[in-house]
Amino acid sequence: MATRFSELHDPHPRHARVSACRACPFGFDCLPGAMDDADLAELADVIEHAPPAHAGTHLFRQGDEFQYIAVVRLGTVKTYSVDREGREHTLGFHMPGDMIGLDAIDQERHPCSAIALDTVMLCRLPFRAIAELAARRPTLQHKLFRLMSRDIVRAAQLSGNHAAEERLAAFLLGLADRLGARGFSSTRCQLAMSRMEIASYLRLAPETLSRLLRRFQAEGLVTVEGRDVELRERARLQAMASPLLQC
Amino acid sequence: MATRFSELHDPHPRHARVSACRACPFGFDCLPGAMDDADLAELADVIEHAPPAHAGTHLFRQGDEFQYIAVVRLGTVKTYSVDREGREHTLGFHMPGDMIGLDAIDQERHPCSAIALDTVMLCRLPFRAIAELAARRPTLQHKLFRLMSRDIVRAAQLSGNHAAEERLAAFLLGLADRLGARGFSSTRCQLAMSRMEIASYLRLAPETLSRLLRRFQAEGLVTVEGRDVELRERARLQAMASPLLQC
DNA sequence: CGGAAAGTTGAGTGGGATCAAGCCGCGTGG
DNA sequence: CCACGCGGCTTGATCCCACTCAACTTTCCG
Repeated sequence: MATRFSELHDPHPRHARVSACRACPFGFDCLPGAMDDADLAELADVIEHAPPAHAGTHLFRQGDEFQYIAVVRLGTVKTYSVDREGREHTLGFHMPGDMIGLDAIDQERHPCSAIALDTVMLCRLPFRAIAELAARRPTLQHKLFRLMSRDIVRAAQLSGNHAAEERLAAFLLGLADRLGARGFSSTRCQLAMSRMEIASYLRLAPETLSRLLRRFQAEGLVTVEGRDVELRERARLQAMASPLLQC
Repeated sequence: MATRFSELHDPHPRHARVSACRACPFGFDCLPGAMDDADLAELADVIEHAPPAHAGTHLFRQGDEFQYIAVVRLGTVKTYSVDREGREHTLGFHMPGDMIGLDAIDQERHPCSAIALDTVMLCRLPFRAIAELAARRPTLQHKLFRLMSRDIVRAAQLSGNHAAEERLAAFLLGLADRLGARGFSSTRCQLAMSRMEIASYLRLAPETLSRLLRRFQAEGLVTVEGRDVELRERARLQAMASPLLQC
């Protein structure tokens, strides 16, 4: 049976990696090897463990003062912004190991809101403390630079001019790969987000997404049943998504 | 007569700001006040001044090894990526003071190419040296974090689901504001980029862009003649672009 | 159960793409 | 000097993908 990835606990009970805090089964953003034990020991002093947030709870809101970088420990977080017309734009979905809030450094205010899609646990890293620590720890500083750099690339990829089916294929594969990197199945999962949220992320109307998914299923690319998704033909999906890659 | 912004020289001959190098009339990305003289003195030791590049010259190419962050000193640079279908996606236009290459930190390869749209002068900042310097200079480190954060926000704004006319209005205003911040006219300019490049940036067909510009002109919003653009009704343009703001 | 929200499906529309000429500025060479 | 060609840009005609509107079904929760 499909597993709702956001409800799973540590998939690596036996080979737990060194991580930012004992409760995090993953390193920051799943980048391996860039953080050493000494960094982690010092990080432990400034990390705050936020209480669990249940689905629908805001972790921060657009316009809030920026104080913390957050690392998802458990669950799935959606970031989104609301424009002046009141339309919501989904910016991303974040799973354990992902950092959120890096976009708030410049203005010292969050340019987007973050909401828990299911039960979410977070670490909060006070930015001042992290920056100060990064100055003393080159590996940590470099890690932060890399994470921010990565966010730039990701946002740029999303902003490209690609057909709906290309974006959907890339989304499904990206999701699966990220799950795979976290030790879950990279072919089957249960989505934490609604159709509307996916549609908004992909710049599609919900109806269009529904039809696209149906077509993908008819073509044997995926099996979709509600929020359960199974990738059946990775190769063909990759072929569809390829225009989006090598950006 | 309209002034081609990219061919202008220092617009602040009398009140030249402290800047990263004597030849740069602007600080990094025009962020004021975040760099002190001591930082600049140390920066001067690692900065390399690249020879002028004329229009059409590549400053780096997608896939190139990442070594330098570049700061535009003069002229206009376009960054773009080519996907596997061979389609070109314009990522941004960069003018004096702008930093390029921050997206290459993560993979240590440039995810995009950069090309001079006219005569371009660059500073190159060896990333290793800058990172090392940033560790000793909190204001520099913070500046780098802010610049990267800003790039994330910008890319995210571009990736939003907005109508063509909203994106065009935002583009024109953004361009004008950036020129204004650099001391040029914020109502009249001569574009350094072609229609095709603008269209690619805005995810439009060149034909659609042409028609849109024509419509804007018919409505009295702008005056367009070839590459000369004049903003005539800032307020209405802002109203059109507003859905895109407050992201 | 019942009501509301989410999701799907169908019909029709429209915004922007595509295809195809034509125009214009400009450099080149006869 | 003009003829020519080329590329950038515009304009027109047509097409199609994705949106909108509307109805229906399913799921979720109280």
